[in-house]
Amino acid sequence: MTEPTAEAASEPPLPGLGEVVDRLRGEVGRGRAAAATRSRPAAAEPAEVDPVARVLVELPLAHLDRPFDYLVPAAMAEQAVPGCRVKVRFAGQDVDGFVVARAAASDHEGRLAPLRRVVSAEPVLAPEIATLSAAVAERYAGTRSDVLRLAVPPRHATTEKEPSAAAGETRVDVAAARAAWSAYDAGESLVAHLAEGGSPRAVWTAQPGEDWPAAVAQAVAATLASGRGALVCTPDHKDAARVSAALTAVLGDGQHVLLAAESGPAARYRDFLAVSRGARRVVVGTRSAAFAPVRDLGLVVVWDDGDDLHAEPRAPYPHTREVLLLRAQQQGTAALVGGFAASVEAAYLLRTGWAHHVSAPREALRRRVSVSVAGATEQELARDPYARGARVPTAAYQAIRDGLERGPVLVQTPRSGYAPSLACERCRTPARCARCSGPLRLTGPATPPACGWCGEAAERWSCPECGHAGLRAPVLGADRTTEELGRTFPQTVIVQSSGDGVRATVTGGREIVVATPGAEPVAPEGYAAVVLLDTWLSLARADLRTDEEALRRWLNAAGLVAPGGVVVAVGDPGHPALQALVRWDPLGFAEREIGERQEARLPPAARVATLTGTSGAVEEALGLLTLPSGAEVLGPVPQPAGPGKDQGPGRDERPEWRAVVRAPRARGAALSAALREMQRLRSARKLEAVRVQVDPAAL
DNA sequence: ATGACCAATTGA
DNA sequence: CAATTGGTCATG
Repeated sequence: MTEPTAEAASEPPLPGLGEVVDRLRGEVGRGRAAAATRSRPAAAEPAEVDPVARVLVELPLAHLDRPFDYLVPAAMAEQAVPGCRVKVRFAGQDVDGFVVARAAASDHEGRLAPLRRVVSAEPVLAPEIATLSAAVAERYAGTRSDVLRLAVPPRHATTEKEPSAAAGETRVDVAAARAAWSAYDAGESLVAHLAEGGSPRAVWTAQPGEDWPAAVAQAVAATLASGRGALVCTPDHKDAARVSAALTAVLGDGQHVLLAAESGPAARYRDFLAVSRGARRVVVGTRSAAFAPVRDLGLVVVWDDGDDLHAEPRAPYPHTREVLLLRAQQQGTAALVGGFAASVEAAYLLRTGWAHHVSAPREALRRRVSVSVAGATEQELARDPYARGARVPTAAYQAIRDGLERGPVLVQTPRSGYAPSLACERCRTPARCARCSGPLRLTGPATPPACGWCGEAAERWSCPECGHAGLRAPVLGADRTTEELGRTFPQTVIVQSSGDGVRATVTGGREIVVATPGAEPVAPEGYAAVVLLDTWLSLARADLRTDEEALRRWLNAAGLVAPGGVVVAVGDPGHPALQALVRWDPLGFAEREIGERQEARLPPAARVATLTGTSGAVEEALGLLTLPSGAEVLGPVPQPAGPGKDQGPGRDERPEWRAVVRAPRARGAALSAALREMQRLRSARKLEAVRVQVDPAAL
């Protein structure tokens, strides 16, 4: 292999052609000097074989988002391999790019400019990732260069010089892999199919108490047995670390990498290279791992795809599940969409027949967990508003007390803090900060109310509506729950995991663990009981996914129960989401939601996109948009001022407006294409930017 | 983005 | 009539 040094790459090589040498030196050294020599020297001697490099140039402009051809100087012939990083001259500037292909000739009419420099011969953009990035950009109406920024980690030159140690041999026990899935209908056949080199596609609803990282690791092992690699994406680092530990347990040391931004740039690039060079064939990680160039990919797994951490916050805002499904489609791999809950999108995969359902038989579920709801129904509350009763009803206390006889007990509470929102005691008007109108809250039992946005203490608050000076706390947070339970169970250790104090695991002793959704620690043998408080609060948000999201959070907490354990939810037993929890029927609930999404014409029954920007820019963008048939525009409407921002004077940030466009599911690709075309037009005309989000996480 | 080019508009 | 401004186009 040739040394990938940049110096060698830019060395002017040419025999005899003084002019050319001068020009190259000039460009390398001072840039302008060559302009003096007006004679048109031919570019540096081109490579003998495939002298044309097709380069994806890294530009933020939508209308330039396509490959451009460059001449490969003979001196760079060996290094300018497909997938490598290069610097090229584009419109008078030096810009970065990736070589996507080498070719014998170009379709371009004019003269080709030479590559300026091969940054490194390391092929960091695998062909299948180049293809994937195109599909992702298309689907999300964004640019490939934005997608590539997500897909290829920043270079770390020192790390690149080190070789990647090859993984040792691993022996896979296919029988053990099958056994890990034997609790599920179609589970063993899924694993057998993977081990034989097949590409099954499944939506997997995990049974309560499932050691899902172990099951995932076994599915990966089965895939390895067929000589193929695998890729697992989890919502957060905590889950990725669990899967990583399970992979080590099943495959042995050094068979996989955990790709995570948390590990820092050097380690991240080292692990990426280990994958890209084929030294590791199994990857687990969060969002960005979905683009990892695993060799001979055989299986993609996404865990808990309903978690909005899977939604990338950077343009073009792709969702891990969609990236992995596109990839499975393009590369013909197996796909596993797993979770305790089932997203509506996952239910759609089953409805269209794209995937099969892998689930435990109803009987087994009933034996495994007992779920009940404590609380008054909405009807009862309507008749008697005081029927709400205690925040922690007797049945829930009993579940905690009985649970503590057998092991740890998990108490999920939807909000962190102490009293995260306050209202007028008399007229129930939400209490707001006098200075910035942020929400008031309490941070502890003996602190004055303070603003959640600007922190200003509100010592003498009085209601702007009715003049009353008393406050009440309609919502209580994890701190307050911990305090209350401490009084009720004075002899018991209480651990809290929420906000910035998240714990990954607990010891498994007889303690109470208070946690906010997503921050639940894992207990080694599972929790004896799981109690879900204030379920009404999770259902109170005004969002399309409110019920789906609430159920997902409950199932994820309830899923941590030990086999044979007890789950008690405090809330309205008549609510469909709680009924789905009691029946442990995530898929049934998701299927029901499909119907509602169809009626409301919302994703995934429709494709929806938002256009955000200044009022004028959004209007203008809509004017340039050629909608496909059956599509419609809603809005634009002004966006409410965001939290956290200080509303100090002298700020000239113009308010943002947002329009929503939507099209029937079948016209989704056409809608994305229309939006992309609009962005191309806008960028060519240098118009003010408008942010386009296709199927945004929240509406 | 940057730069080139052309056409319409403005000012003396 | 020249200078300026604005829109369009190409960038390899």
